[in-house]
Amino acid sequence: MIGLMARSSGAELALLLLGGFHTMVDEVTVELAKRGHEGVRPVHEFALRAVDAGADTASELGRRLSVTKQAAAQTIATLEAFGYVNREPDPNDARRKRVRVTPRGHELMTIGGALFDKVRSRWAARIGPEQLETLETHLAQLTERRSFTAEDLQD
Amino acid sequence: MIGLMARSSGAELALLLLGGFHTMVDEVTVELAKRGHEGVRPVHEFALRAVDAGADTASELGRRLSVTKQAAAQTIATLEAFGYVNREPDPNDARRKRVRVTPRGHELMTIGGALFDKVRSRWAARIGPEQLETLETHLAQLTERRSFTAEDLQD
DNA sequence: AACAGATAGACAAGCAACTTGTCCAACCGT
DNA sequence: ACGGTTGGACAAGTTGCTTGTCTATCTGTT
Repeated sequence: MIGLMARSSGAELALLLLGGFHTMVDEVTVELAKRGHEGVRPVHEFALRAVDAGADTASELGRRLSVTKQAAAQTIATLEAFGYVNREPDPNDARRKRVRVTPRGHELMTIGGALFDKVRSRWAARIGPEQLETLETHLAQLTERRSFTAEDLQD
Repeated sequence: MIGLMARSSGAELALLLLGGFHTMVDEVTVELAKRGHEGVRPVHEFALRAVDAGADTASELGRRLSVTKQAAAQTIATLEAFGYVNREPDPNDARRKRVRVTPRGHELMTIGGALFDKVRSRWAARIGPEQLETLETHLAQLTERRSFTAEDLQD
């Protein structure tokens, strides 16, 4: 059966990883919309988190997310239009625009984080907290040289 | 430190999953290009596998990948242009076009599968074969009601 | 046999999130 | 003062999806 010959446990693993990701983000996205944050997509959530974690220029965000600085700038523009960040000139470097997370952006991250944590808690209840931590540890080991990309966060 | 307040272990888990996925597919995509399969993106590989596993119409592929039948049809058109599938009328249902994987498509899946398996083997060597199987079992449990989507396979 | 509803697919247009290309201003090291 | 690098703006293009609309075909019912 030629179909079976094409089976690949490696390809199936890739799909399991992707499925896991989308199981989480789809639920969070739907729920965020219900909580007054319509139109938020995974790339917004994760870009916002990266900004808040220190990637506060378009160039830096691009590096952090492994996309071009133009793509990062576009995401920042969208976040600004939504009211989640604002931009202001860097007093020490006139080339730069500093990106700041607004209170509304913090609200988004707080609600979003709680939603992600809720999904994670259900997963911990399902397979055991220690098993989940082991899964996370393993994934961290296996991906440790990779930065995450917004391109990967495509809806 | 407000940055730390926004930390979410659930959001970090989502990124670990995505990072794992892209660690695998990026390496496979690069290597496939070296082996004469340029321009192949993850959506192509996984759509081809779904066709080969039985989703041999655009409507069926759309269901299998959780995208619209139009999106599936566009992917099939791309696969056909690349020479990985061909389409022919269904003798029993004039509405339908049956999608067949070509020998070149089988070659892509064979090479791609081996590449995915190679990455998986390295991961097994890294964390232990039984640990990897446990990780896979857990992910399968946690995502079992979800079908994987080509939208998720965005490059 | 006729008909209504469902399904498959084609086509067009639009959207989101990226890319490349180009350009200019500002900074830094020599 | 100058050359190289960096940050960002802008435009245009690409990819992979979406929605909307339409037609042909199939199926079940009457």
